[in-house]
Amino acid sequence: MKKISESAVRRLSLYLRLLQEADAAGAETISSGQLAERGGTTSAQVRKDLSLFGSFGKRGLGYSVQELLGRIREILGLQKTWRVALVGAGKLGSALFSYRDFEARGFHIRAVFDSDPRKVGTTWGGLTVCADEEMERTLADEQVDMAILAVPADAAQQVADRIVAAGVRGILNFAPVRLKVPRGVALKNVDVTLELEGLSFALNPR
Amino acid sequence: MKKISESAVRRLSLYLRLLQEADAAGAETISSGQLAERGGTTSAQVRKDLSLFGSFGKRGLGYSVQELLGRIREILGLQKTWRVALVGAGKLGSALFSYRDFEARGFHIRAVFDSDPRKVGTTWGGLTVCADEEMERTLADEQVDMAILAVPADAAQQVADRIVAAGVRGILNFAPVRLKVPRGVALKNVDVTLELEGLSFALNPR
DNA sequence: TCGTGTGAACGAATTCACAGCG
DNA sequence: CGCTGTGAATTCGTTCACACGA
Repeated sequence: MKKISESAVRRLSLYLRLLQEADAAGAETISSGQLAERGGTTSAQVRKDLSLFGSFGKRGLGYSVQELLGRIREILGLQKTWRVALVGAGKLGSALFSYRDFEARGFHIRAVFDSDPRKVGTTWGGLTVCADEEMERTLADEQVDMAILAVPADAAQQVADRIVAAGVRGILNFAPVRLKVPRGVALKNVDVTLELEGLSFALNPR
Repeated sequence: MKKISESAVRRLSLYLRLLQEADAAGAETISSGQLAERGGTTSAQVRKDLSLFGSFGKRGLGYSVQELLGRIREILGLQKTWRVALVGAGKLGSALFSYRDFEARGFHIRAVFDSDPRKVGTTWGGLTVCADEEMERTLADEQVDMAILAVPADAAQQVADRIVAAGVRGILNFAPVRLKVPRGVALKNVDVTLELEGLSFALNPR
């Protein structure tokens, strides 16, 4: 199979959201041009992206919203419910936990961990915050697929090593560090400072 | 001047962080190879990135950590203190507000807004949460340069329009929508669902 | 000698442009 | 006619490889 660029995957995710909106608005069918306009790309880009995975459209007509929704879900692996752990129950962890949109999209939080004894044992929406030490066992028991890391920068690599050793294959890292993970482990970073600095660069007169 | 790619700017941000770490560890000098290794790129990439802005290194020696720190700060526009507004005082807004690392890096939060009357008037670390309606005035009074949008998806575009009209030139958007902003306004998006879907794609057997 | 700075080569991603089908 | 699907052309970003200076 062809190599799929990361940006193509991001755009597919975006198309998925646009399709859901179109669906909610009652659209039966949508063209690459419409998707492009709403997504801030070009129609050629949309068609190229989709053609990496097959021919889903009808010439002269566009794409069936329903069918394309299904296809993209399939491509992205969103039919299954992913089992997610949240590591770090601080302010950010709490904000992420209560962002219930994840659930709606098939990312089910099965466990929350924290190293602070005062947080351990408290209940978050039906889930008990586990101690650090139970991480390995719980990750295995719950068959966690991916983890969201919302821990301080200086703990992030250690935690990452442990969850990878426990069999977790995907990490979404919010700590401002560049984690080292073995090949075969998928890693995404969300780095707010970096984004702000990007804005700074853009606004900086040059 | 040459065109600078977004990825180059992201890497500069990253180098900046690596340099701060090297500095904290007492390094006087650093080579492109060392930066590359710690940043997960190649030495050629590091040199190309830096050479977009000048010749900062010494052949046979590497770069002076101090000097390069200064240069990159200058390039990214981080000498000045940026005036930032936080729009949306929910869980996420609160998490972002209390992430005091921003201050340390020159992003100073001057105002917090929320539409919930129960939040308006409460004090956050010496800052009073302002009502929605005061946004225009306060943004101008405080000469806000950039805004962090942590509002629900369905409010995001409206809010964006208002803050742009009020003269804000940069937006960091956390809502899962593709905002339309006029040319000349810098926009960055943080979209957690999209990142999770990226992980889903990567982990999905194909 | 070592590591930078950079043109040249390469590869990846986007855009063009059009044939073909509904 | 309208819109897809796709090779070809182009643009953009990365990697190579080496001359040069400290």
